[in-house]
Amino acid sequence: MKIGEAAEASGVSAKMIRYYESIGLLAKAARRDNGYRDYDARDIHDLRFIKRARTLGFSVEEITRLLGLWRDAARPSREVKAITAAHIEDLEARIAEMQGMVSALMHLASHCHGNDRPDCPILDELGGAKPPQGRSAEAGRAASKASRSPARG
Amino acid sequence: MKIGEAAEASGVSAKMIRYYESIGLLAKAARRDNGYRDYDARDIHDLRFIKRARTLGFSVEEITRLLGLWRDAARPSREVKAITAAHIEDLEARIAEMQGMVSALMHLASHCHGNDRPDCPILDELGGAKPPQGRSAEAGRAASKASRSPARG
DNA sequence: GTTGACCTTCCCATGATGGGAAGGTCTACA
DNA sequence: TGTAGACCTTCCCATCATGGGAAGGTCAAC
Repeated sequence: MKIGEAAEASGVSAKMIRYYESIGLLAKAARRDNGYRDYDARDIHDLRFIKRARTLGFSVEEITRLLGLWRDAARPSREVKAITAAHIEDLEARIAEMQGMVSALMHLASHCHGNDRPDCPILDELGGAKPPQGRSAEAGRAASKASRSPARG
Repeated sequence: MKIGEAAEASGVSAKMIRYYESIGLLAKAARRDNGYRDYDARDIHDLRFIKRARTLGFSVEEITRLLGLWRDAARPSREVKAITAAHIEDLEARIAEMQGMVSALMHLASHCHGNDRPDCPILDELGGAKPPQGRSAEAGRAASKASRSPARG
């Protein structure tokens, strides 16, 4: 199988297949005489594994470990579960952070008339105006990494 | 005010202040005779505005527009609200996506014993096994060539 | 006159992905 | 036999916001 067919069969783009190979997530593909990469059923399996794991939000680094465990017949399922639990925790933290943003934004937006006039509590908040009453700045201080979700492109 | 003080006063790192200037989000800072950037109260205001907007998850591109509206006394609040609404929608879409991942992962994890044994529904799912019926010998088979991957750790 | 805390610009890295150029290879078809 | 075009190859660039760090200038305190 050439890379285009492997891409088709796995749902992973040819570009990404080469990338995964380059970073060592995927074993180096066999080569034909003409230099083209050649894939077999096992490679397709790995690509599908990677694809599914990416869809579940696992990072490439986590997938490297999961794939290693998958190949290890003597793996303790404990390790798989630990990786998954950590990932869930990470997702939940990011969800909570974003939900804090949404709450704050909805609150502000609900008080903005959204008409021709310039007065707007959203800008008031951003500009640091004294808020009318209860401060609503609890949106979560770390905008740091709340934004990275994989399958969104 | 020098850049370090401006950073302190605004919560935006000196590195990011220079970056915001370089991409045009922030006006070019005044310079002292020695070449150092010099900031006044207005600059600090803008930096704080940016900081708050980042905390609410707005992208730099959105902040550019918000800051422009803030400076425009004749702005229609409609525009501010529209930017905010679009941002909320984006956040909600990402939250929903991640929540889907969490649901799937929790479901899988709840069926994983997490012990010394190798059988694990999480890997079964990633490996593409038929979900809850028989075939558990199938998954372990590939471990025969466990050492193929260069990626370790 | 040295130390050390600043400041400057410039380059590099991140993570996962896509775009695209320049050039090689193979197949189908006139 | 020639050629079109659908593939493949490698290499470089861009994203988005952020930090790290090098090499070198400036200034105040001791």
